[in-house]
Amino acid sequence: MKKKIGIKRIAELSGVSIGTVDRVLNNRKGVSEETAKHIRAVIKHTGYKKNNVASRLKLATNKAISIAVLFPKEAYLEEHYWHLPLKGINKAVTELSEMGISHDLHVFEIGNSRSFTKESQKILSKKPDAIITVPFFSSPNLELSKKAQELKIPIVFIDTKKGEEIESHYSIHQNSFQSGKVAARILSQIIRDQGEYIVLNLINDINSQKNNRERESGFRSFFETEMPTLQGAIHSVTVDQSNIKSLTQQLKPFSTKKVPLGIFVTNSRAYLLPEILDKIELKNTRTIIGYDLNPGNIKLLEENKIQFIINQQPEYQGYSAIKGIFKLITEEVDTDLNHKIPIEIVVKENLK
Amino acid sequence: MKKKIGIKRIAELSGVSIGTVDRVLNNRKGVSEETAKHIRAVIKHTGYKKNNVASRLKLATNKAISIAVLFPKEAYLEEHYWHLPLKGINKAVTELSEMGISHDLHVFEIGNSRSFTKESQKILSKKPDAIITVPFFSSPNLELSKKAQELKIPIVFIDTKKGEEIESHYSIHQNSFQSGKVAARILSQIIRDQGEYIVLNLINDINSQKNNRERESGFRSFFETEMPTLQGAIHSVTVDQSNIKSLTQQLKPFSTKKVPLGIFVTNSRAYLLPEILDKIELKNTRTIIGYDLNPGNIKLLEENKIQFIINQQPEYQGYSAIKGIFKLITEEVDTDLNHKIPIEIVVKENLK
DNA sequence: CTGAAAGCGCTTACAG
DNA sequence: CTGAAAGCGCTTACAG
Repeated sequence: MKKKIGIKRIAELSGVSIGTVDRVLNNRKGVSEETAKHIRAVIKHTGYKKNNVASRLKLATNKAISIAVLFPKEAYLEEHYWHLPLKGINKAVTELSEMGISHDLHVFEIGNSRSFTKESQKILSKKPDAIITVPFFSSPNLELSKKAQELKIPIVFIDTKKGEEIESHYSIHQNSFQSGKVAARILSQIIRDQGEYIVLNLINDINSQKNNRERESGFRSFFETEMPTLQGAIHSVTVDQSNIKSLTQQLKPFSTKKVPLGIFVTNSRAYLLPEILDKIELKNTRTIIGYDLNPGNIKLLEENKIQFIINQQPEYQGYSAIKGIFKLITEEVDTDLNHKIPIEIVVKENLK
Repeated sequence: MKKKIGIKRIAELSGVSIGTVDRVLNNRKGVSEETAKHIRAVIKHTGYKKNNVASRLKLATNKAISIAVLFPKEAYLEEHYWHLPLKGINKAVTELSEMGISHDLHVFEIGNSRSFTKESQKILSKKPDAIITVPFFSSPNLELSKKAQELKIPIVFIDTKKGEEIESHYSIHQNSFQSGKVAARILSQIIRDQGEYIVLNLINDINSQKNNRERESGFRSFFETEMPTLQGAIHSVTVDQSNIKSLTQQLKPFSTKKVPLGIFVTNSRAYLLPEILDKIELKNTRTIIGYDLNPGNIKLLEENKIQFIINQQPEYQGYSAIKGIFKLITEEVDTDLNHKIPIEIVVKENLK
């Protein structure tokens, strides 16, 4: 292995001081275009690559990379879904702490878009090096994106796809449509043409509905292409999740049919279902597949009352966001920031 | 955030030079027990933690961590399974290259234990900082483990569990028994008590049989506890994988039964099956679950001829081994090196 | 516009 | 057994 060339060697080869080389490398002003061009040529020719460890050693003390995180306030609660991406963020920050990185958490209320806007402004006024948030509110969100862009602050949205098409932001989430296809694949193996399928949309707020719909489209798309004859057997039920009565009523008819039932719950509330099914004495053989490893779903998975969960790996999403931002800032490479999270299938036996 | 205390501050507080602090921190000799004790007390009291970035900056140039990898020679072949852990290793080494780490690959022939021994010796004579290999041959393996231990070289086995119980080695693999249970969970959802189950052990060499057996035990254990009445419906077929004739003969009887068939292939050769089943005109509804995303299995997954694959994430195994070794050497923490790989369930729709 | 020097926190000879 | 100085590769004032 030949000796690694550093900034010193570049300076020698270019006939300038290392200070000047540094200026060119970091696009600082105060170098004549002529020398700059020459130095760039040398850098290119030698294939020089900055040593980030050395670079961060100096910067870690003076200029740690600061990342603002804007999450629902539930992130504070141990057992809550929003705590998980935060956990991943903490893990990545810890791993990179010696390289100089820090974050601070700002929270908003899920039902209150103004709390989001207010915290957004606080964050922007601090001019962090990057922002991680979730795309809950469409217009306050757009606002934040725009301002971040003006200030040249990279912004990463995790968990779900942003509704609006804005450029120059990053996004880490699972492909909802594709995850619906995975659910369909699994249920179709089990139910085949022997029973009925229910797509259950348990809605609560406006924001998540888009996600639900995409999951349902994916689910239906699977049957269209892979088992077109079964389309008549797929029923959609959309109910407010607090309206147990209506849900009960809509499910009742299936219990008289006595056919196997495959139920796809398009959000994280699958754990609401078994109790209701028992109450209406629906005795059909049933397979339930839902999303997210929240305590309710985990419990029912362990009790064999839910059979499959699709996991979005929220912890990994937070982790990836930090790692990706660090790479973006230190190496100017953003490949890790537009990143589809694998669709993980969980049964009782591979729950960790 | 209060100012981070470094070696300099420890030196001040202890009334010694930083050189002496360094000696204590790195357990180098040449410090009187008295001062050492005092310095250790100060270190403990202040909660000082070494800055690895600074440490590696110095060491990266002089003393890169050297890791010897001993793999089957198939690791060179792009499409082969053994290439995957190597890919993960390369990825991790690249990520850590600035911190000073390098590896070199040694290969052996799968059918030839002497080639393994020969390369082991070469590796040991170079005194690498760590070794990564696979536990294929029991006695040459034991030999290597022992010698590495004598030389205080950490050794990490990936892919399968070591047969022998040796202490002071590390192991990164999937829990075979548990993965069998996952396979059983999936097939049992599909076949229920309506059909028959076949556990197919396609054996080739002696080494892998242990793994197969554990997978089968896990599979059977699931039925014992979760669906005890079905145990009569589980059949084991063990055939040399090159003996297609015998395999054909043993499967033939199932085609006359006309019941749904759930087939669990305990190794990576599930791709051999569909063609044979077609040949003997086995028309039963069938579900096949096997291991590993090799090109054959991927192709048949895409063609709907295999339904489920359990992935051992070989790339991630290699990646984890390097990251874990780095952490062990730089931070003296080995938590990442005895590490169970998640049991990943793959269908056509979540193939990446 | 450019250079020389000090410094990031740790490690390594070298001197005593 | 202990200390003072140089150095890892890059960055930052400061001086010119």
